[in-house]
Formats: sequence, C-alpha cells, structure tokens
Amino acid sequence: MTNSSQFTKSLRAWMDVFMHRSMHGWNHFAKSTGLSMPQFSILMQLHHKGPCGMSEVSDRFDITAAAASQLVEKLVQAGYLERTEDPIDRRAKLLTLSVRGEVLIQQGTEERYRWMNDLTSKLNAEERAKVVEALNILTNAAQKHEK
Amino acid sequence: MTNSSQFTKSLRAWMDVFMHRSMHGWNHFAKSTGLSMPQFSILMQLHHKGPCGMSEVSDRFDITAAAASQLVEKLVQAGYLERTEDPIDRRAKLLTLSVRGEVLIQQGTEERYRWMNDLTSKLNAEERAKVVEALNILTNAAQKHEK
DNA sequence: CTTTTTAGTTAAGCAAACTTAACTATATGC
DNA sequence: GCATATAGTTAAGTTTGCTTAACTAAAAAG
Repeated sequence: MTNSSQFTKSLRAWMDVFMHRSMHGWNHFAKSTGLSMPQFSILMQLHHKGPCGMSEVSDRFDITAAAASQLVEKLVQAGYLERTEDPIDRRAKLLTLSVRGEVLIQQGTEERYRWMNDLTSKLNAEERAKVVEALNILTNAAQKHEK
Repeated sequence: MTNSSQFTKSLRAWMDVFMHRSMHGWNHFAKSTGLSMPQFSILMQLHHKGPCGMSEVSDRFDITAAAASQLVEKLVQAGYLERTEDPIDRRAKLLTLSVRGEVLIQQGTEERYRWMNDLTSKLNAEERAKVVEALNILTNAAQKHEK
C-alpha cells in the first residue's frame, strides 16, 4: 500500500468511528437536556466561535433570519443565552452564552471527552505521547486552515 | 504541565474543532440531499453498524417504534433503504442500505474526508506518518472499546 | 434630509418529527 | 392450545422548525 493511500485509509477509519460515536453522544445529551438539536447546535456554535449577531446564526445554519430569531428567543427564555443590543450598531444584537449555557456545553463536552478518555485509558505512555503529538499537529493544521 | 493534563488538553482541543466542523458539514450535506437530520442519521447508523431491525433504530435514537417506522417508511419510499421480512422471525424487518443509500453516505463521507485531507495537505511526510500512527492507535482502541 | 439597505421581530401557516392508542401478525411460555 | 409478549404499522393529534410576508428601527448612501 502506498503511503498516501495508507494515510487516506487511516483518516477515513478514524473519522468514521469517531463521528458516528460523537454524533450519537451529542444527540443523546441534547435530548437529555430537553433542547432540540437545532437549539443545541446554536449553543455549540456560540461556544466554539464566541459571541455573534443574529445574522451569523442564520448564515451558519442556513435558515432565515426569522427562524434564527425564534430559536434564539427560546434559548434566551430558557436562560442559556443572553441577547443584548450591540452598542456600536443598535440594530444588531449581541448573542452570548450565559453561565448556564456555558456549563451545559461543558457538561456535554465532558461526556464526549470521557469516552475518548476511557478509550485511551489502556494505552501505554508511549502511545499516549504519540496520540498527543498527532492531535496537536491536526489541531494546529485545522486552526491554520479555518482562518 | 503534567503528561496527563497535556493529554486531556490535546484531546479536548482536537475534539472541539473536529466535532464542530464535522457536525456542520453533515448538517449541510444532509440539507443538500433533501433529507432531514433524523432521516440522515438512520442511514448513517445503517452504514456504520450494518443491517438491523426496526427496534434497534428506535432504541438507538431513543424514539418510539411508531416514530422509527414512519422515518424508515420515508427512506424506503425515497429508495435509500430496503425493508425485507426477517426469514427467521417473520414479525421482524430487516433494514439494509440500498445501493443508492450507500452511495449517498459515501459522498457525504467523501466531503468530510476532503476537509481533513485539505487540512493535512500541508503536513510533511514525517508529520503525516505520525498522524497515521496515532489515528490507527485510536481506531483500534475504539474498536476494542465498542465491543 | 430623504431614500434605501440592513438587522432583527412578529404573525400566520405549512411540514416534519414525535407521541399515544389501537391494531395485526408472529413468536414464546405454560 | 391458549394466554401473553414482541415486532412492527397506522391514525390522530401535538410540538417544533421552518418559511413567507409585513413590520420597526437604525445605519448608510445619495
């Protein structure tokens, strides 16, 4: 097998198992909190990208401004989000995760992380070191790639 | 920093960026196919775990048998799934991805994979080798852990 | 200063996911 | 063999996500 196809194969295998597992986990967690996936995804987005306006929500999830507004309204009512007026542009709103929202996402991440941790708990020190190094390489590459 | 907390930190950082990105990607892809996320998730499950009965779908997604039956019906109508009678237990149904369903999931995986590939395209041979090794370690660990 | 964009909200209505309840058909336990 | 449990379907009704359309308010353009 060529190096390149080995790379492809390893990437695919890992993505397959990891994505399947983590999607299931998030779904399950979202349900346990009483939030729908669209609602939950907005919290995730805020957590990941930081505060933003309403329009970024509708862009990101490819829904109308009306739909975004309604989803956000529910999250504000439930206390997961804070929606303040943007002082620079008073038409715009500034959406930020509330403490409650932040805690919720942390808990979800914790559960997801725990699976990874269990899974890697039987690795020896050398293997763990290799995993750390590779994940750092990937995370760096992703950050460069995003911007 | 201790080794253990370095490990935790690397794991978290990678999970955060990767999950956010891939969930967005799947959402987008599902929307482009005209399938809803619940419908799409069933196809993903079938792809990942292989053929199963109706009850496994309702268990897996934590929905009633009625809901599962209705979702599956739509997927069968759309030609993504085949629903046959289980020859051993004639009450039960055997759900399998059709060729069309398989192709759909392959396409989605392809897109997700392409992102990873772009992101890693600037890595040198040594880095790629490290990534391959680590992902193989993780995939193996996950497979042991699942069963 | 007036016109036009832009950001967001609200209301009405449709479509999809989901539930409960009643049902059919097959398998299992006694 | 009969009662009971299990696998799945169908129908009715609720909830939620989403859209379009009409709106308010502020910013930008002229």
